[in-house]
Amino acid sequence: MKSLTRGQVARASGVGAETVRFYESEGLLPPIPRSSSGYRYYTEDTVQRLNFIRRAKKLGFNLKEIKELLSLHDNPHASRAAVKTLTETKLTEIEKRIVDLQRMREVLAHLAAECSGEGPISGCPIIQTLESGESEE
Amino acid sequence: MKSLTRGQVARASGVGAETVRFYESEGLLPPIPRSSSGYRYYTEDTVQRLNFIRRAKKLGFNLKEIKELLSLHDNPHASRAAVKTLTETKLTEIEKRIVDLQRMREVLAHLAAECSGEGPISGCPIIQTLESGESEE
DNA sequence: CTTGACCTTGTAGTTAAGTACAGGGTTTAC
DNA sequence: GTAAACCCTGTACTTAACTACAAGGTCAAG
Repeated sequence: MKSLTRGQVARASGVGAETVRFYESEGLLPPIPRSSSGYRYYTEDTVQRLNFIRRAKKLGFNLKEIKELLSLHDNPHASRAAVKTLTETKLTEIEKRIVDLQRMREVLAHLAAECSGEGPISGCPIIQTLESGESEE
Repeated sequence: MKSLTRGQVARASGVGAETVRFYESEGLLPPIPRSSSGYRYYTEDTVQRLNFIRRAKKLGFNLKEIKELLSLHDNPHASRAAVKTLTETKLTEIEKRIVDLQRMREVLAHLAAECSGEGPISGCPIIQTLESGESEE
């Protein structure tokens, strides 16, 4: 099987070469075989694993969660339910973040609409709202 | 005018006492008058300013941006337009974050729906997607 | 006049996910 | 046979916004 250096797996999977080492130190990669001079020799498997990590990151999983996903992936006795639970938990979290941001968006849009953008700072409705907290709960 | 200690302004505005000192070091608070023994003596103005900061944070502004808002607030010659611009920029940024999160939500919801949650890990559609990146651009 | 709560300063640690060296060894291409 | 490009390790730095000391000084209550 063709073996790859760290820089090569990095390029092949679109992550930084130092990041590969970082992931290894965080336990996201299994021990990598070494040459007699200490060089790590990766296989295509690591490229796949780095792609897995990259895709999971894009879905909002953090490295701790990705580590869990990977260990489920690696364990043939793991249950599909565990994967589904992680996914649903992340979904719920993302939805909460969306709600929070939507709340901010509404207030910001309201403020931007309220402010003419003309005239001096005194009387600016945005500043006034920040000063006195109209919509405070 | 009644003067307040650091702990008192902190409690009155709902931020931590150390945070008050941190904000001062970051330039979000003006120089605070001191007693002869070195104690800072705050006034109600600082409570207002801390509330301003807290409210701006709730709208998604970071401290650097809040510092800009405060310096506009403090400058009688500042223009309302500058405040509006900061607000609109933040609005745009929040909207982008919402879009990004919505994309994640859609994929996660799709994956969660696709996975029965039953059976072994092999063949789990969530894991398979992470492995092979169905929806990669 | 003592005790305890508070204040002062400076500094260091926290979290997340990298990123950037320095100082050395190895491999590859010419 | 040498120079460039790469790899090794360990460590420190990065960003944001705090948070947590430690060692000492002060203030208010009783």
